[in-house]
Amino acid sequence: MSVRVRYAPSPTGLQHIGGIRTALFNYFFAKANNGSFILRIEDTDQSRYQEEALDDLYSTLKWLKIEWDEGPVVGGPFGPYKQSQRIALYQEYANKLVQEGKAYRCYCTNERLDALREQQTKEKTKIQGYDRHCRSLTDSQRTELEKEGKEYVIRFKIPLSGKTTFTDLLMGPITRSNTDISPDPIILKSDGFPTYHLANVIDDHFMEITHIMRAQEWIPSAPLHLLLHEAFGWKIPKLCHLPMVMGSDGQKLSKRHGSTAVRDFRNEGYLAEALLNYVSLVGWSYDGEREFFTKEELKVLFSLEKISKAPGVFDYKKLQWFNGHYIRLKSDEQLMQLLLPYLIEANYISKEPTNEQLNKVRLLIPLVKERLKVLRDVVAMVGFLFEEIKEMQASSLIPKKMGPKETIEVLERSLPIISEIESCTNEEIEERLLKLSEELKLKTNGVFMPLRVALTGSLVSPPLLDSMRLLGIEKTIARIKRAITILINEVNNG
RNA sequence: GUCUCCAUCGUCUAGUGGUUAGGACAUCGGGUUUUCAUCCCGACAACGGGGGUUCAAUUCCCCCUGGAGAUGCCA
Repeated sequence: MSVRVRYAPSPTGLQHIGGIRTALFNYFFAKANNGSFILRIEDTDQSRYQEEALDDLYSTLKWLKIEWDEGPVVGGPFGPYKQSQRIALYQEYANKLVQEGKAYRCYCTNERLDALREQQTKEKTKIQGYDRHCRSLTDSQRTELEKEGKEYVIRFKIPLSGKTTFTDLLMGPITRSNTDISPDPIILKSDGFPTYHLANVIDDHFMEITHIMRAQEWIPSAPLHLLLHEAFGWKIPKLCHLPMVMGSDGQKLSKRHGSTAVRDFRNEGYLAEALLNYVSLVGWSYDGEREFFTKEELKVLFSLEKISKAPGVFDYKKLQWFNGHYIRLKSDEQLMQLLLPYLIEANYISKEPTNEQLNKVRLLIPLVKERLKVLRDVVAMVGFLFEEIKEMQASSLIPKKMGPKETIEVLERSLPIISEIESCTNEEIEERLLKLSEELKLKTNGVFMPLRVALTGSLVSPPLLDSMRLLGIEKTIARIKRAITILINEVNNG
C-alpha cells in the first residue's frame, strides 16, 4: 500500500515555524516514498476560526512551493477536506459509539466542571479531570434529562483498567496506563462539532492515511486515538511523533522568542529556499556533514531514520547565514527583482520604476549582494543614494587618532581628485588617493574613512568609489563640502 | 501534583563497545579588502551525575538530576 500522509493545520492563526516544519517533513516523506501528501483543514473550533489564517496557509505553502496531492482547492477522492464540511460524518460515528455503549452523553454544565477542576487543583487530587459523573447515569435519569432538553456532549469511555501501548516509529514502544488517560474525553461538543480527537481519527481512517507524522506534543493523546480506532474496529496508522521546535530558552517556540510566523520571515526578506533548507535541518540531518539541500533533493533524500528524538532550538543566526548564502546564489537580475519591492516600499523608487531608476538599481546590485543577510537590509544599505543624510556628527567624520583640522585637509585635498572621477577609472582615483595619504603621512583609512562618512553618513557602506559614481559627481562633491562645513563649525565652536 | 517523552560543543548535529569524539552556525584570532561584508586559514568548545554489564563504555541496563510536553466543550 502506498504511503499517504497529511498536514492538518487548524486555521486559528498564521502559519508558524513549527507547523511548517511538520508540513515539510510530511511532504518530503511522502515524496521520498512515492506517496501522497494530503492537506486537511481542521476547522472544528468555531470560536477560534480565522478567515485570514486560511489565506495565510495557502499563500505560505505556495511561497514554499509545497503542492498538495489532495485537499482543499485541488480536491481528491476522499473529500471534502475541510472538517467543517464533514460534521454529519462525525456525528454519525459518535452516535454509533453511544449506541454500542462505548461512549455516552454527558449533561454536566460548565459551572460544574469548573468547580470540579478548581477543587482538584486545590486539593491536589491524584486524578485530575472529569469525574465520570454521567457515565453511570441510570436509564431513567437519562430519559429525564432528555425530556428537560438539556444540552449534552458525547464522551468516550476510557477503559477503567489496563494499559494502551503503541509503537512510535521514532520513539519505539510507548505505554500509558488507561487510568492515566484523560478520563472520558469529549469527542462531540454541545454545538455538534467534533473535538480534534474524533475528527482526526475518523478522517485519518476514511482518508486512508498510512503514517501520522505530527509534533511530539501529541504523544500523550496518542493512546486515546488508538482506543478510538479500536472502538471503531479500524486499523491503526503508523505513528511518528516529531521532535518539537524550541526557542532559545528551551521552551516551545513562540512569539516572545522573535518572529515565528512564516509571513514575517518572508516580509523581512528571507528566501523560501533558505527557510525551507534550514527548517528541514531542525530535527533532521542527512549525514551530519552536508547541509545545503534544495527542495527537490529533499524530496529524494529525506528519511525517517535520520529524524532526531530530542527537541531542537530554532537558531535565527543560522537561518540568516543560510539566507545570505542563497542570496549570493541569485543572479544580479534575479536579486534585483527580489529587491525592488523593498526599494519601492522605502520610497526610493516609484511604484512603476522608470528605466533610469532601474538602471541605477541594476548597478548597485553587485555592491550589496555580498552584504545582505535579508533582503530588507538593502534599504539601510543604499539609503544614502536616494535621500539626504539626516544627521551627520563631526565626531563620526574624524577617524581615530586624527583631529578635525587634519580631516578638513583630507577632504579638501580629495575634492579635486574626486572631481575627475568621471574621466578616470577606479584604479586611477584610488592610486591618487593613496598618494595623498602618503603625502599627509596618514594611514589609508585616514583618507577613505572621512570620505565614506561624508558620502554615506555611515562607517560601513558599499565600496566607496562605486558609491560615488552611483550618487553622481554633483551630489558627491556637495556632500563632501557639507562635511567640510560641519568640521569647520566644529573647529570654531570647540 | 500526576503521566509521558527526551539528554554529544553556547546552538543544530555526526558517530562508535576500543575514534586525536567529526561537521556547521555563533564566538574569538589571522589573511585578502579603502570600511563593512564575502572568501580563505586557525583557535576555543561537548559525551549531565552515580551505579552496574564488560578486558573495555559516550555507546548497553538501572537510578538520580535536568529539560520538555500533556493533563480544555484548543488543536
